[in-house]
Amino acid sequence: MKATVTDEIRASGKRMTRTRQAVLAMLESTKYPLSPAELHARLKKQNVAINLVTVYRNLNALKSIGLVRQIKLHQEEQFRYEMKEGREHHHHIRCRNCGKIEDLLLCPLKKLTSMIQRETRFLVGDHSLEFSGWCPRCQ
Amino acid sequence: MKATVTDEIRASGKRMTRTRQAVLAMLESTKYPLSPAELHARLKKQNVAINLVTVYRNLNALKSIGLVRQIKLHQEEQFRYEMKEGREHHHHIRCRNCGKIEDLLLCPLKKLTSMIQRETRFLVGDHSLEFSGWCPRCQ
DNA sequence: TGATAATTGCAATTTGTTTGCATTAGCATG
DNA sequence: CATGCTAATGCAAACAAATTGCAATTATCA
Repeated sequence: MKATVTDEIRASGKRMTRTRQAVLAMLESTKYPLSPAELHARLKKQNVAINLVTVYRNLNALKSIGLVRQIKLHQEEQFRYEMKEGREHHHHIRCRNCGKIEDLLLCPLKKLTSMIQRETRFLVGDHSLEFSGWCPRCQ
Repeated sequence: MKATVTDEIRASGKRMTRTRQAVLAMLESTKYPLSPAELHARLKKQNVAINLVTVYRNLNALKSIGLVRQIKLHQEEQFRYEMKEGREHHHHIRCRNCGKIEDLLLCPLKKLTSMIQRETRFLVGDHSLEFSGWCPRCQ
């Protein structure tokens, strides 16, 4: 955990606790977005005792500071969370069979935004894009 | 309700009931994807007595036949449903303030699929794309 | 070091969705 | 048109994901 992350947390009036550090470390070391339950299970496997409710509260806190991004994948029932820090704008692809999730680093939509704003008169803030299909092992 | 829809339902071993007809009519007459609760409330307003559970079961049945599409919008907690029939492939934009949802008829992604397949080795089946921002009235 | 306010764990609640079961009602067939 | 099979329905209850209240704990800063 870099001092900068701790500073960001403190600057927002929040505190860096042992559990919060564990949640952050888990998010940083996982290369795909985690659901609260998954994150909780992985911490338990590392013998980090933490209540599931606390995982939820930490994820919400980190999201409100802007350190973490909350996403909902198509066809999934729960939210997932990933670190914002140091990650390029990206999207995801998910295997319909085994649920494997991978990042897609490309984004073809930047030029599209102004067109959509013109057509809909909405002010576009963000977009989410997700592909689904079958991963190499499940084909 | 066209005879063809009834036929499709019967062909799948299901039946066309009064409630199912009401659910279909509501989906057909609404120009944005409805959540089960919204659909139920709108039917109630038309004095159509139908249990919320029945709405769920009908939506699932219609989805399994392929008459209806289930989608989950980014940042929303519930599923939404829309008719597949007669609708072009499209995406959505949602107002972050009032929740208003509109269709986007364009899709810039058709040419992108083969590139993603090459890069990820996934077999791409579908994609979902959603924009969020502020609608004209909420800006 | 000590006070204050954020954080935690636990139990309970809320919201969205599904399931079990007895009753009702499509619809295919005679 | 009568009838039997089975899908569909309503109601209550069960589930799952996420949130909230409260008392106890603990990080932070003066």
